[in-house]
Amino acid sequence: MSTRRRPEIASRKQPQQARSSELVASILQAAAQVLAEEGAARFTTARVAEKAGVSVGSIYQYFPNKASILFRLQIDEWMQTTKMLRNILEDASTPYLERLHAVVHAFLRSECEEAEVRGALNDAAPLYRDSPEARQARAEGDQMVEAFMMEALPKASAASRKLAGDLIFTTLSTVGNSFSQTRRTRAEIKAYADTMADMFCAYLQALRQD
Amino acid sequence: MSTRRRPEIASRKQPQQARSSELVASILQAAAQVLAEEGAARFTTARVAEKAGVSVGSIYQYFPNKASILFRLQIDEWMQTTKMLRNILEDASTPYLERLHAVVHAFLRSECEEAEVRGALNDAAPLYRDSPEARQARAEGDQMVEAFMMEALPKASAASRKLAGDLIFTTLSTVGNSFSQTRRTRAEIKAYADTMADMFCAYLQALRQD
DNA sequence: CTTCAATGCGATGAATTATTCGCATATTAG
DNA sequence: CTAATATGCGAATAATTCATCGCATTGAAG
Repeated sequence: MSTRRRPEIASRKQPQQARSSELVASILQAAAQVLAEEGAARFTTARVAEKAGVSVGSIYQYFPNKASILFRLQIDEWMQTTKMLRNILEDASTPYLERLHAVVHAFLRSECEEAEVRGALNDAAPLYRDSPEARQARAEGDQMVEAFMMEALPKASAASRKLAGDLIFTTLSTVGNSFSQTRRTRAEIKAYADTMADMFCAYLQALRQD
Repeated sequence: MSTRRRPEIASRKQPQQARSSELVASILQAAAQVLAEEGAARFTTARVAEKAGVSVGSIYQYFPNKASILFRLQIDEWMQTTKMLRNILEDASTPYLERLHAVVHAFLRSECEEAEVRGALNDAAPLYRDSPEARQARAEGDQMVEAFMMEALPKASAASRKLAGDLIFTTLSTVGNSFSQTRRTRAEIKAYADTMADMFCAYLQALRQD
């Protein structure tokens, strides 16, 4: 919608020696700091280099462009979050409504904990969101959702199950993000998560009765 | 979170002669076109001026900076949308669940109709979102929601009513936006709106039974 | 008609930025 | 030890952008 030029986002080369691995790590760490402290608009290669204590040139040894740094940060966040949600969702020993409840709580908590970086990553999204890598990452999440919905609504048609799953997890993601844009107390997070979980549960139960 | 510098956003001066009113109108129209066709990242004063057939200098006669143009577009959209939703929500002659259903449909439809501009405005949000004017515009929406929720959940506590209202309308807004970022057919819009309305209705009915 | 303010113009300044490239240094292999 | 390769550097480049200012034009008032 917004970014016309498709930026190359794949990693330029792999670090081979120990020092270069550390370099990449320090770049990523500095990038997250710059993003959180200065915001997406002031996220520049120069500032990242300075905070990391390396030169701009070094950044371009391992990242083909600025967007790829942001993309890497986003992917790391996604992988971490996906892993956490998967652990909860796939635990067959607890009832599915309870798992859904737990997922909502865990997601909102984690979203609020890293609100600064995530908010800024969101602002920077136009720089990487259309890349094929990003699409694929989202597709993997969909698969997890489908598995859960299969359990929650076994009798529903495939189409309506997909719609319901889409809606629930899009809501979790977008509303969670919007929620975390304001500073929140523990109690607020809990109250909002309860509310959201209630809505999802009411919805799933209503669907089961048709 | 993201933008550190608070841009001045208020209008610079009011057009007094007829030609200057037309000028402002043509700037805004051109701005919407540039935004839709080129995206937020390529939204520049120069491009707006060219598309409007005026000079950059003229733009700065009536807009103190770039952000104020975007902000004006956003405000116009908000006012239009708010008005539409208010008309539906305040129609006391139809049951509240039906009104909610209608609101969801109307919102998703309008969101998809102007997806290009709205998507780009979203990408540009960091430029204007923290302004006091934007805050106030959001506050007015909240009031409308409160009135509706008062009718839907008259017996609930003020706190839980506020939470539920927040959740429902934040969901409508953020999920609607996310939904419109992909090109949609009429049928898809209808199906998704039905799904979302069902979720809201199931939730409200569940809350009524406590 | 004359005068003056409002309007409109667009070249220009000032600042910022992403990315490259030639060179210096460090590491490893043989 | 020596050669070859990997790594790191940062000044320089090229591009883009916002916003201003002095000057020209237009409209209105007297």
